[in-house]
Amino acid sequence: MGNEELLKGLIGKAFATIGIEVDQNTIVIERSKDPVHGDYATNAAMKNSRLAGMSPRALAEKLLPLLADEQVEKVEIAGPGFLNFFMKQESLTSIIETVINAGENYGRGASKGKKVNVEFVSANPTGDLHLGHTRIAAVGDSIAALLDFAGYDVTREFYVNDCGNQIEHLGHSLSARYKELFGLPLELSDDDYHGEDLIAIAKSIKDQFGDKYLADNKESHDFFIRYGVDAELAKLRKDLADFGVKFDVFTYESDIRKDGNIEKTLEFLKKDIYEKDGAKYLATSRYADDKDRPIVKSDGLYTYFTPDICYHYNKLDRGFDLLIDVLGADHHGYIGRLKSILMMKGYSPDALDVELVQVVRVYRDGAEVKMSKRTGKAIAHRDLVADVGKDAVRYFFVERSPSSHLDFNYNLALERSSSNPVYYAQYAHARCASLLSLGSDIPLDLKGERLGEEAENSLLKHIASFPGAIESAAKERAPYKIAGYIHTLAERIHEFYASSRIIDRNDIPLTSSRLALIKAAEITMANALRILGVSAPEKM
RNA sequence: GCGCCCGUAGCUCAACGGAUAGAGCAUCAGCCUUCGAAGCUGAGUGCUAGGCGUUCGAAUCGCCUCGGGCGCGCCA
Repeated sequence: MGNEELLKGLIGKAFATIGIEVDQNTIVIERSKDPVHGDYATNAAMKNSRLAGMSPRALAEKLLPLLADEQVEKVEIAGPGFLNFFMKQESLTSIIETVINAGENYGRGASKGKKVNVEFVSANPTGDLHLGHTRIAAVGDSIAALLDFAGYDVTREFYVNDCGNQIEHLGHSLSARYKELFGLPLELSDDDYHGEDLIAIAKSIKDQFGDKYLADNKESHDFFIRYGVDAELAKLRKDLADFGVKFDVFTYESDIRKDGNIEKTLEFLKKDIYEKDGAKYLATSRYADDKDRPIVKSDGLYTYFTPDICYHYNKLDRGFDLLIDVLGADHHGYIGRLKSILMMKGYSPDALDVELVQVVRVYRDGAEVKMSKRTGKAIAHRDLVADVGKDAVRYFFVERSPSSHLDFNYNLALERSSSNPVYYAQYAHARCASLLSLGSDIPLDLKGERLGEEAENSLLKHIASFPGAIESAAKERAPYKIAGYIHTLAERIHEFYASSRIIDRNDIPLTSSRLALIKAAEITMANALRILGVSAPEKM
């Protein structure tokens, strides 16, 4: 049991003793920023003063004598009614053994017994990823990793839009490029894809199949679509894999549409469907939307939304307790209708969580960069990752709350100094590894018996707060909080390093204690970086 | 017009309703004969857009005003 749980229990019992019912989950323990305020503090006396019918300080006075524990050195009342806890040294150092024994599982939450589906990126397989996708990929993968680490059973999913107009254009463009290889004139309409990447794909078709698909018939038509989607999707998967993002499941829209699924779904929804002007509308405004949405156009075709209904039902039918969609912020108008269809199926609207990710702007040499110099088009995901490296992009793209705009500083990301937070954190890890290697002949003192200086305790407390940081970041689906945690951890490691000599051959017991602390810090840093998909190097 | 997000230091952003509102960038001044200076220490900047409420206590919650971004299609 960590100190924070211990104190919660203690406070809960103290309230019970003086006859006040307080839900233990509402008791908040925070780590004091200023050592004058002890190691931990709670505002419980202030929060419950009205319930108790006395002033915050008076309530604190009553609780104070009930808060004795062998782990607690002393408790003080301060300010408007804070209770400040000063812990015994052993209660702080005991975290070292916990961390080292748990290793890469330190911070992992107990199984929640809940299945979560995180769907993200789902880029159309018609071209390359752009920076909006990059941020969604970084955020989505980190949310998935965070929830996994917090104890959820997580599935990462990519929805492949392999139907519709843009896919027809892809097939047609690929066919045109293929014909071009046989000396026929290139016939591309304005809506077709003019990118030259299709030429390479066309070549591979020619090499494999010769002139088999030159005739304009259904077989050729279907072939080019199929082949094009597969080839484009393979490129997307490669780019994402290079970015450290792997999906567990790819679901194809064409499969969702099979076997009359859409018709069955519309039948299921018929009480909320009505006709207007020859089109069919779904009455989402009866649930959580501000207006009704067309699902069948007057020409008989489905709108984009219609297969999406089936797709979300498909996810629910697979037994997920929670669906998370990570979408671009311009999709916020979409949330209401999605929650509505969940409600129509009898689910809580909270069974779907839509995380919106704002756009990215790239700055270089102080000016915004809109286009890639090389291609003249929007900067591609692949180029950015190649230029500044996976680690920097992954870190910077989740560093801020996804709901706020992100300004990506090209120059900063390339910098190898403390001003670059990625290097700052990775360097802290490498420093730990280096120290442990230098002192590899010295046994670690898991009890940390010689520790107690301010920089040591400050680091110990931050390490001990890691499981709590995971839990709350997971609850908020906020990987950017892990970035914040990492930064502080790096800071505490560097401060510790600077404040005392870790390896002292003249005092082996002290060195043993300090190296054990360094080991615990290294483990914690690696575990935190892993959630963001950033590597934890031994050497740099 | 309606809806969503937002307004905090010169810039980019933090801050479960809590103590003196914090980080990074940029600026300035120190610290390497010793474990990695890719580091550390110190300096300064704020009517938290504005107003009125709610309460022990508000950047945070509610209402209003102002200012920005986005969405509001028988597009996807």
